[in-house]
Amino acid sequence: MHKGQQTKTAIVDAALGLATQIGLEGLSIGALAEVMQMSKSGVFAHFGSREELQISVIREYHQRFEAEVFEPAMRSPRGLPRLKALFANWMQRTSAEIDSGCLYISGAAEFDDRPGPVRDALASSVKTWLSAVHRAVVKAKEEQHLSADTDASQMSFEIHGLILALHYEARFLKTAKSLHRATHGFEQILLRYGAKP
Amino acid sequence: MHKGQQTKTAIVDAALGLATQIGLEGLSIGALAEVMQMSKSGVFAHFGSREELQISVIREYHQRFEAEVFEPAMRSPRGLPRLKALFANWMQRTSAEIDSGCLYISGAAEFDDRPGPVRDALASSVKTWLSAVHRAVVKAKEEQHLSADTDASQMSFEIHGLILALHYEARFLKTAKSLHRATHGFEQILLRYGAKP
DNA sequence: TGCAAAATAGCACGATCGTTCTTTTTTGAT
DNA sequence: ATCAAAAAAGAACGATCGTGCTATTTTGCA
Repeated sequence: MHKGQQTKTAIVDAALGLATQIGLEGLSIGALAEVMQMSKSGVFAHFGSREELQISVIREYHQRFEAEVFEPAMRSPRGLPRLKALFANWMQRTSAEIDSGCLYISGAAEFDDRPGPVRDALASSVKTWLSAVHRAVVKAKEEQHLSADTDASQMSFEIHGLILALHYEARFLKTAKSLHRATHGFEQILLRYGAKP
Repeated sequence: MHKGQQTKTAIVDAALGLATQIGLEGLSIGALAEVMQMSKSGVFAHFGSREELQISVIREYHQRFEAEVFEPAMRSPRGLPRLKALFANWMQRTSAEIDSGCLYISGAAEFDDRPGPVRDALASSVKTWLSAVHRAVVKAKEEQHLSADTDASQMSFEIHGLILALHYEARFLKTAKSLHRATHGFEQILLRYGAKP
């Protein structure tokens, strides 16, 4: 591996740290160079544009998200156990992000009407993840772990809402017991869609 | 009313329009001056600082939110009807904000770890609103429109999640049927907490 | 150990930012 | 109509932004 690649990896790592705290829009090459103890142009040269830097950060986040949330859950048996594992991992990561910030949430707010490749990369990553959740619900239904009239899209939507409320209330409002609220909400959803307890 | 006050009102109005689109952080005095066809210093003089401008925008948003969502719902009879009216108005406004943007959501993402008076103003407004929702749930329970073991905080949390998911999926992901998902989710929540249909 | 290539630094650019200070214009009460 | 006060404009400031261009340093293969 060439030196350049190592450096680029280190830069993206630092950039991800900055972006989760201050947002993708707040991420500046100057500040990043200072953190890296490099020159602005030295950092810049690895990406060619700020947009490309932002996209690299999104890709890195996506990769970590998959490794931390998606992949471990795939080792649970198909159906309800896997769906539970997905949610548990998702919630655990969201909890950790109460301190660090979640790029999928802050990014959505920043780019929700700013068309372009950054928004596209962000939306694509999020959609990949949400459709994985949706797929897990469908599988759980197929395995008859959920009632036959389960609306998978509806259930996914409600689960997504719990995660968003957890992030909002815990990170921004610092409301206590938010974690418990999300956990309990998920259990209620499972019951409503016919999961046996 | 003096000229200065009229102008300030007009500026705050324009600023709110800008802020809901590009965020409170993206709101710049230069861009605002251009929209207003005024000089930068002319705009600036009304506020004395950018922070004060941002806070003025938040206050205006708060006022409109109350007038549009809270106050009309207060004319519904106490208890379940009022809770339903609150949610209906909230959702209607959120739907409108799929085009314009919601300051309470974008602002939370921007200021979730940026302490200061702007964050304080934002959090204070949001808490005022969320506690109004919570109060409505408590009243509905007192009126025995909801089952006696209703956890009002839990129910409020879940309702908040529906709104957040609606905003996220409709505005950022442009997912179809999000409005229906939120509506249906609310009905399910009502059923689960023992409301008679 | 040389030497081309890759990586990084240095410097400058135009633009925009929030803010301050001074000057001009406009207002509204006498 | 007069005139002080209020409102708006104008110009400049230091800072920071992304980016381009040109050196300089560092790397890794021959």
